[in-house]
Amino acid sequence: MDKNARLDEIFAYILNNTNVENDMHNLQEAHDFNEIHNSIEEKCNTFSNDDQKSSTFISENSNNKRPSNGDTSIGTPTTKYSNTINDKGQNSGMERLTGISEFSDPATNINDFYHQVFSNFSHLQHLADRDTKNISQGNDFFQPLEDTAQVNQNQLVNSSSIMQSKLFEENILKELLPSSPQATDNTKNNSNYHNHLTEIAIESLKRQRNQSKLIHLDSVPDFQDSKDVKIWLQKIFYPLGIEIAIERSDKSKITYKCKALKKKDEVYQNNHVHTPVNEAKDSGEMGKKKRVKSQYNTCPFRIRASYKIKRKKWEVVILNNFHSHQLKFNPDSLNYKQFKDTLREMGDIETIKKFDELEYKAQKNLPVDVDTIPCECGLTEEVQSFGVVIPSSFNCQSKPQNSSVKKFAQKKSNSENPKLSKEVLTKNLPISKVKKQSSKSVSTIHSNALENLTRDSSIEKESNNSNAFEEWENENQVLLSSGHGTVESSIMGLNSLQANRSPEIKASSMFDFNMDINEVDFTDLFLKPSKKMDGHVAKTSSENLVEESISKNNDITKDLNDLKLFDLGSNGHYM
Amino acid sequence: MDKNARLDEIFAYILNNTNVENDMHNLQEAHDFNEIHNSIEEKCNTFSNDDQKSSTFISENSNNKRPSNGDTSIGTPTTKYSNTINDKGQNSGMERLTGISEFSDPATNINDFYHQVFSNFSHLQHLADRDTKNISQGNDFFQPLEDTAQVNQNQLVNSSSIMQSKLFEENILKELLPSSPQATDNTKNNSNYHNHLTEIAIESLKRQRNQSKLIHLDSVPDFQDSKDVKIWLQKIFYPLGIEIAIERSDKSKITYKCKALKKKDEVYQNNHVHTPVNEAKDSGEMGKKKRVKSQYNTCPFRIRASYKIKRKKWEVVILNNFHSHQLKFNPDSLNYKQFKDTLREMGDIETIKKFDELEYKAQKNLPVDVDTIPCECGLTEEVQSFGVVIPSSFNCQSKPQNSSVKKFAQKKSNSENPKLSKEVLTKNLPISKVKKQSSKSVSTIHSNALENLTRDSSIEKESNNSNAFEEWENENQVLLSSGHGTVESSIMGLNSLQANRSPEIKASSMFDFNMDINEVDFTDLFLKPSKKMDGHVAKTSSENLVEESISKNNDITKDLNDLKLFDLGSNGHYM
DNA sequence: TAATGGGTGCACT
DNA sequence: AAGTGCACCCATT
Ligand SMILES: [Zn+2]
Ligand SMILES: [Zn+2]
Repeated sequence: MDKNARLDEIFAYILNNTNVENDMHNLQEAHDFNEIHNSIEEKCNTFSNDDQKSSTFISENSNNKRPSNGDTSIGTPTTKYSNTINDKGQNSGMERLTGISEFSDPATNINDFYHQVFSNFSHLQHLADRDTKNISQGNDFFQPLEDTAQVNQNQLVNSSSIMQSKLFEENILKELLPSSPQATDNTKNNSNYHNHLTEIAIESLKRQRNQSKLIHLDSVPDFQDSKDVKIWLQKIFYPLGIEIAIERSDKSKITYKCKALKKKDEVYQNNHVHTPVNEAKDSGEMGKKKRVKSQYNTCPFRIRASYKIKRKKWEVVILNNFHSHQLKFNPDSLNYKQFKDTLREMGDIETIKKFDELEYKAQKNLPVDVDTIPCECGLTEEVQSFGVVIPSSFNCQSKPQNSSVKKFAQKKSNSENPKLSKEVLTKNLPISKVKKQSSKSVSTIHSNALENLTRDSSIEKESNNSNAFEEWENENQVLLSSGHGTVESSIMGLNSLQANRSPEIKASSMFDFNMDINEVDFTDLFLKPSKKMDGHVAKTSSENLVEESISKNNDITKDLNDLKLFDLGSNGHYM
Repeated sequence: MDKNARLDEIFAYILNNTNVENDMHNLQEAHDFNEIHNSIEEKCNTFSNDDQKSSTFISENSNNKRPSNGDTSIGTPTTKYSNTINDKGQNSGMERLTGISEFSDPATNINDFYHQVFSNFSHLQHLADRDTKNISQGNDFFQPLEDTAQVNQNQLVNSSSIMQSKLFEENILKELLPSSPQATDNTKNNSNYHNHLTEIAIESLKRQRNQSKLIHLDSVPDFQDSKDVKIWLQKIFYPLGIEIAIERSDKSKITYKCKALKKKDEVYQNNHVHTPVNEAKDSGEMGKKKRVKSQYNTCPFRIRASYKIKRKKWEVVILNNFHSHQLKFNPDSLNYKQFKDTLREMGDIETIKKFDELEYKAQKNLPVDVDTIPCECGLTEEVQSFGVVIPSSFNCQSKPQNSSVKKFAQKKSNSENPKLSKEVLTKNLPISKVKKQSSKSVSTIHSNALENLTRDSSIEKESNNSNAFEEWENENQVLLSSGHGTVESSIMGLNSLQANRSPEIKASSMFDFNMDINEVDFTDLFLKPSKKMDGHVAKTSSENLVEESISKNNDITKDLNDLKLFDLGSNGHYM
């Protein structure tokens, strides 16, 4: 449609004006492998000594199977259903997750693995090539392409080589740990890995609030059990003041939502509750009725996790990254207590410490970086933390209350739009030159380094709330000072490995093949003003496009209209 | 209020013009105890020999506890949750159900029990007195009163001494089997008992269709496990063409509903699906949202089972005994297959046979006594089996679709209405004289004999559909001819035992103490025209009141207005 | 677990 | 009609 045509234009422009190779070279020069090896090994040894449970998990698991990379779920019933489900799940659908590891050596642990990997570079290279060849792994055809594409996407937007090193390290790790037969299980070290990815995700989400479109979470660890997905998400969303609950789950698909507020939580409900009017016009086909829900259970926020057989990985997508209520970290919540118990059973001391600090802050009424998220109705409402007013005309059209959840990308619109733009994006656009981008400042660099969100259109926005960000940075600093810094800094060096992959693969796909072009929109470009720049819109590069569209100026709709990226009317998310 | 005042009037009149004692005497003369004893014993021996499974269940159960009277749930997972739940339920709330049986003799079985009871009349008398004194059983204070009250209620309405014998027998059995320490467990014989009550309930429900008010199911067996409630209800409702599903469950409360229709079942959906209009005005307090429901899941039919601590029994109430869809017995349903598997595991051959016959009929497209139940909207629709047209103006006011289910009696209105009428009913009205009532015909007598429904106002309506009833009778005959007749006929004699109870207790309470007076209404008196009588309304006796209000005349609302029992407008069932 | 959306059984809180 | 957390489903493409 019009929208896609515009996107094609934009992407074409971006691709012709960027160059990724310079960054690659920089990364290679920045680190050497001995450094990486030593620091990681040290980190692993540190953790494997301070808790007995990890070895317990090893022995229990290694008898039957090698969990690819997920937390083990033994003895960690997340919910009351978990035992039941484990019995079934592992006999039916979840077998596939563990079946690939039948050949692993039960005696090896994560430390041995690290030794193997980092003391022998050629071995690592072999592992990387394994995916590249994609012969032995039947379904992996697109995996390396996608990984590279995601890297490039982030690179385009965040323009920081240090960030790139982070991302590369993640991609390498993700490839090595979950799928390779040499990988072994070690709860402790898996926790470290998971926690690392967790913090990356948190950082990204914090800077992507109030998005009305899909946000793909990259750097999702591999999970042994589908319940571990929730634990991981809890690690991410509890610190953001969001308590998640499963809305629907499957062997291969889980949908999370905000846990329903109780009546006593009424304080946190946004004031301007919509009076339900004309509920009938909810859906085109009538006859649908709604399950009974309380007025406190209207939040449109959703997380969708689905297991991708091709990648053998869980894909996590955030939908409607805004809330109809205030966000609050509540350490007294029963679910939170259970969550912490689970952490204890898993022996994830790192995360426990982190949440202890969070609890401390919450007790002291210190800010926990939780700000008010406006209702998706788009009616003018202050974002209290920043004093920013959301433009009433943009975020969404005023809509009936019962359609408070944005519809997922629809099949109909998919078929409407032929794959033209997708083809252009994925095949017809060689990315031989990606413009090297300059970093802004140290703190910004750090922020960008943690960037891991893949926007559907691979266009990233810089949402630089110094308030929230500095807070987050401080918090991170605390964590680092309590002994968690080494992993990040050392693993970071891994990105240079990525640079050794064949350039063809890097260039052949800038975009996630699983992405739906129809999910693309630029709505959020204008949702979150920042103090960085004021200015007119320029379409010269993704960098400029993103940064300049972020403006403290409240008259954002004007910029929007200038852009004319798509028809607002025909692309309403609400029906 | 006005309604209750009218009720008081009516009840007072009824009570003053009825006499229960004559019936009592008749019953006493009809049978002698040797007859009872011999036939029951014979019956029991017959069944305990033809299946090995029953003994298996005996041994398994008797080691730990004596199930009061419910089906054992060992190895009978009704749903996928059942195993999980059994583990929990029996450790927590459901302990209450089994705790009372700790002192039972594990060696005795149901046959021994029958021997004890019927070979020694004074012993039986003792058992009856135990409840009467209600000293040893802390919570049983009202139980004998209630039992007597229910008997009287039915007596008033059904006017058949043979029916009374049935009822008495049931009450006696219920007292003996579940609560007395001498009761023993025997799956086979418990099945017999359950099945007997099942058929009673089926019979009653068949004649009480299209009721817009609550229907109390009497003669509910005692259940060992809350899951057994569903099994029992399935025995009742599958033959009626209703597949039930749990809507919500608790330790002490379970709500069942019609299993949602699938899309392929669209044929059975009633045609005039309401177009949802103005869904907003659903409830007085707004802000409620409905869980997503398909258009095929709108049936208002509900069954509410709640465990009464006082009686140590499950109370079963049917709400909205009508459906928004056609009823059809579907032997291919997955749930039905599971149900039958459960029956097999329980060794309930009797029920299995019955359902085999049902399946046979269904295969042959023979009528299975399933008729179309009109939508509760009250719009004119044919009841296909009888060619009866439901008056459009009575059943309910036209209403928005999403309030398709009648609201339960509300607590608020409870407190509004002081207990005046209840006091009148339960204390101030001696029932020294209950009018002896004449029976109509043999077939009718049989029908009445199976009557076990307690209407909320203790006013029974004679709904005499000869079509449905004869069909049912024939079906019953088939069942009896396949070896199920003896229990009923022999146990019937037990009613004379009931007559030996102290008259004071019988007289002191005509009404169920657990009943909510606010649940009372007479709506259904006029819902089901019958061919029995045509005529004007008379208020001279309960008998006349009931019978004369049943009219084939479609102009029922006229009679209703003459009666002026309550304000139609202020007592709408739908909001 | 093809991908992806949604209904609903049913017990927990 | 407690509301809802969660999972077993089904439907469509
Ligand atoms: Zn929310
Ligand atoms: Zn129904």
